[in-house]
Amino acid sequence: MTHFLGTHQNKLDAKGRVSVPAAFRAALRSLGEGEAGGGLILRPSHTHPCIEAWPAPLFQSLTQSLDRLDLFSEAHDDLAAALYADAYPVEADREGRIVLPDALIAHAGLSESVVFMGLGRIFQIWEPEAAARRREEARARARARGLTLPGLAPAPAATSRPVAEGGHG
Amino acid sequence: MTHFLGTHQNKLDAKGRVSVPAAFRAALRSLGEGEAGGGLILRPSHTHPCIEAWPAPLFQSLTQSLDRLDLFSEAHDDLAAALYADAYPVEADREGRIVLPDALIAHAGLSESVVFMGLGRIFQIWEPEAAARRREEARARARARGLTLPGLAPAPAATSRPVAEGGHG
DNA sequence: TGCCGTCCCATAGTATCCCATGAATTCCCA
DNA sequence: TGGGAATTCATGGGATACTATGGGACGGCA
Repeated sequence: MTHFLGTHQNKLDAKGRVSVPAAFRAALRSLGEGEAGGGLILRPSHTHPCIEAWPAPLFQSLTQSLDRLDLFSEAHDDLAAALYADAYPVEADREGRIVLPDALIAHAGLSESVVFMGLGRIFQIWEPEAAARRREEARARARARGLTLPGLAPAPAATSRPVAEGGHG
Repeated sequence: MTHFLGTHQNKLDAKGRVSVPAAFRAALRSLGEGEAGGGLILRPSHTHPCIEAWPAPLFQSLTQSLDRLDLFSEAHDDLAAALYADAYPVEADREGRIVLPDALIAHAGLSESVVFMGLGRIFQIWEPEAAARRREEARARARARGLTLPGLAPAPAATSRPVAEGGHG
């Protein structure tokens, strides 16, 4: 799997650890076969009460574009602050768990259970109920947006042949 | 067969497994000869109480446009959450069975028996009675609409045969 | 020296793989 | 064209591997 898919719920223990879902671990491994693949960059989402998790390689490619900016420009300054200042690199232990920084736990309002929400190239970590609300909202907004993806209209004209059972043709 | 046709009923066992109908398995194989072909993406239908099953290659082509979107845009956020967060990749075991995630079983209200409904390029998984109702409804609406398919307009007499069903309750 | 963070080990529960069986279908040959 | 044999399909169950989670030990820093 090259993408983070699905929603998975795990428990945050007293030490602030959570198991990264096995499916996500597999995706991470496939992203970077070396050691960087296991790495993650955690940062607070700017738009939602949740933690954004970036695979290290993807985050690096993101910052490369930033590195091309003039070091003394305002643009660089702002972007750098927005991107780096709140970012925490984490690494999974041998059991595949990561430790969530307190600041991020607070930002996402996490308690005992947390859910990992796959968003394709990245994933997010949510408080379970907030995550459910968010999915609901995203669905509504995506629909309002007109589902601007080619082919997303489910099940087109194929219904013209509803049943073809026991064909003796 | 390159399309999913017909309606097939199989049993969901205690472990949450179902056999994918052999005809659908053949279609899947022909879609992607490599490894991706055997893969399926399951997601809850947003419009019906059923599970939508997408062949992995088709789902990928669907998401390619999404992957080109700016990761920080609202559009990406909403669409990614709507598309990916409820999507579960599954792979058939050597007997051709897949495991349905609990969340999707709940969404579709599945119990002992499930129905696979071919919709051409994708298929759906239904609770049997709900599936029957759905076919009924689709049939009625299609008829009301005059079964107008683009390109099918100059309909010869043959198309007037709307349904050839072997009725079983 | 005490506290905190990290690493490592242990375990229960669960999911995955694999083999086995009955039934139905298809194919082949008479 | 009919009968028989070999496949294929759908389903059940057991063994194995893995995941998730808890707790303890070690080392670093204050």
